[in-house]
Amino acid sequence: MAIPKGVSLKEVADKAGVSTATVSRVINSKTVVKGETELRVQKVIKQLGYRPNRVAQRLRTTNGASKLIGLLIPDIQNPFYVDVIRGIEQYAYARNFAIVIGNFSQNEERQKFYIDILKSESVDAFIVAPFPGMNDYVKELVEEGYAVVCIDRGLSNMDLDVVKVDNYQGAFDAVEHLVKVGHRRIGFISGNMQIPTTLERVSGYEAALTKNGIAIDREIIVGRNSDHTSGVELTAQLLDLPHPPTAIFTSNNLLTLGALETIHSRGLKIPEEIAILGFDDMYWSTSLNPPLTAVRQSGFEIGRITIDLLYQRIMEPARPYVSIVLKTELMVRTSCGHKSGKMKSTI
Amino acid sequence: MAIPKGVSLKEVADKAGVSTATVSRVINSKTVVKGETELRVQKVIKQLGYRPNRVAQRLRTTNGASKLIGLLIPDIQNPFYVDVIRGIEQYAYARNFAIVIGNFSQNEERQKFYIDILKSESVDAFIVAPFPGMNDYVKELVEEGYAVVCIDRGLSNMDLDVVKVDNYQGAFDAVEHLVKVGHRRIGFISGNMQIPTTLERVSGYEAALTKNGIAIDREIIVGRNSDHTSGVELTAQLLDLPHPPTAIFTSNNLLTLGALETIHSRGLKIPEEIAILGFDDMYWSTSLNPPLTAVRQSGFEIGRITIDLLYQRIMEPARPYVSIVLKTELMVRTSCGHKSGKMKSTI
DNA sequence: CTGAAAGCGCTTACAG
DNA sequence: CTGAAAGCGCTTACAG
Repeated sequence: MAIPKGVSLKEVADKAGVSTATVSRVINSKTVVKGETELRVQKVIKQLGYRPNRVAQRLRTTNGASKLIGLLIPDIQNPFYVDVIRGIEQYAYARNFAIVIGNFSQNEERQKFYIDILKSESVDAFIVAPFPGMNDYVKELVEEGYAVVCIDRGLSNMDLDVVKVDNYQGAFDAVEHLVKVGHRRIGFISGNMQIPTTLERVSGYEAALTKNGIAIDREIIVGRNSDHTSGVELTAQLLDLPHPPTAIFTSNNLLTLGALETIHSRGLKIPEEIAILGFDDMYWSTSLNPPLTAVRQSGFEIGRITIDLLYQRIMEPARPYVSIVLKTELMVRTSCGHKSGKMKSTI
Repeated sequence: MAIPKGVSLKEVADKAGVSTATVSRVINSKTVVKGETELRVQKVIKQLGYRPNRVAQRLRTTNGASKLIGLLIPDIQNPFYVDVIRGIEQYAYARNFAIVIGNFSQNEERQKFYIDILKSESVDAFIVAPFPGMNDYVKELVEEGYAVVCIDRGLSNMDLDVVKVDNYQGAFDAVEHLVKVGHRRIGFISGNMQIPTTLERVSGYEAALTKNGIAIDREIIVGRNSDHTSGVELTAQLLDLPHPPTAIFTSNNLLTLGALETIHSRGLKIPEEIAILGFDDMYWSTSLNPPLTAVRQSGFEIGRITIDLLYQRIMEPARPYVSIVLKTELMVRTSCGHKSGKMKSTI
């Protein structure tokens, strides 16, 4: 299995009658090269179909020129993260960055494992949705000099560039909608309570209730993991209560899908017998029956902005940290009641 | 942004009082090292927390030791491929391979673009679902010495390791089921007809019809792209026919979701007014209303086997090519009629 | 069983 | 503006 290394810098240099240093210079175009020389080299590069070996470049450079980004995704089965990946990918490759991906399946050990591997791949940046318990580990990354941008949530132990959504407001709007449509007993399936994002959504939920004069009943706020199974089981638990909710607000995609499974398997009618509103919209929310009313956060946009931030961080390592908070959008369809249309969330 | 290169081989060698060659040997454990020496080196490695720099390793070696796999995914929004990715990832990292991913969004140019980038990343293997028109490009990869395994479909111009599913039989079983449940006018939304997988599914569809004495009506076999939008639009087209089908068989996930959108938006009852059966099962097929009857192909399993094949190919480049064809499973739920349970597809 | 040395394909001071 | 040379962190013949 002899994989050809392809045309090398040296071959280009020889053919163009210059030194490798010069060829390198025209490629990286940081230093000035005489127009005539440059043209000649460019021509040879084209002729030979030369493409720099990124591995060699990476080995040689120690700054942000390695052009490799490590992407740590909590759960690739969650359509929201798929959108984030798409956004990141599109804009990363456009900037000549490649992406190494690690899907850690909401598991702390695997997140560590991947970080270590990606380090030995000499990535020069990390994009990570930090898992509870990983605060110190991620902080270390920053201290070691990696560019890192957090998505979906930040770190509890330091400031950092983070791109997220206004979870509080998103949840608030959702619950207000439910109230407006007539519900007063609204269950909440919250997801993993260790994750800041979850807590923000809980706050939004509580605030909306309080504002509308509805008492908070801890019995109908249930949380375990942010996965499909939890959605299935916690919905059953809610429904089995002596005094069950008339509406359920689910804290993410996976939970929503799980909840729907339980609801349908019991033959309950949506929204007449039970209303449902989910955090996270999906491109196929309208393929559900009835179409799902959902809090939309644009993963694609988050991905785009993340690459932007990362790029700026690499270019100017000392720039102050920023936290970008995108607004959510409530997509009103028919799983909660009868109104239809969409309302922007307002802050 | 000075990213620390970490502890180097040299530092380990110095501290252990041996040459770098020896340390390298104990790491790669291909050649014999004296037990005592090995122990000493191991200890220092542990002490210093040494981890080999994979980039340097990659630059140096030219065979299958680069430990990097390029993964070319047609469409990461398709849950089937998400499962494939999960399978690949899990088993790749277990074998100490890292994955660079390129999601080319069913676009030929982007597939080429990614292949080129991944080459310059010195991957030693490619996993690819070849897009129509890419036959020669992929063949070249093989000729250049890369290990490549195809998923979902092979190449038309050469044999190769391929891991796929019995599409003919899967479609056949699906259509037979529809017939058994009472349908005789079954529409087919086929997806991209340039893709061999599509053609196999069309054959299965036609064979089942013919076997059951139903004439093939080209008017209700419609195909364009294998995406959501096509599903939405072609379903409308089918439904608008003077003599519309009573059942629709969709050729993949995305098409199914698109079809559902149209069906629900028209307020049609499933399965009474229109039955639907989809190729590709999803873990949330039971969250649909009614639960979807679907042809299940295990993406996760495909991923697992792919890594296996790749590994063997790297170890023994000259071994004969194999084509692994997995069976599908018809998951009978309630979107087609009243029977319930599941039947294995049989060949 | 082990070491000295070359080299993978680049980039980057250092001279000129 | 350009070249000669060192070196990134490894692995691998070649000797011994």
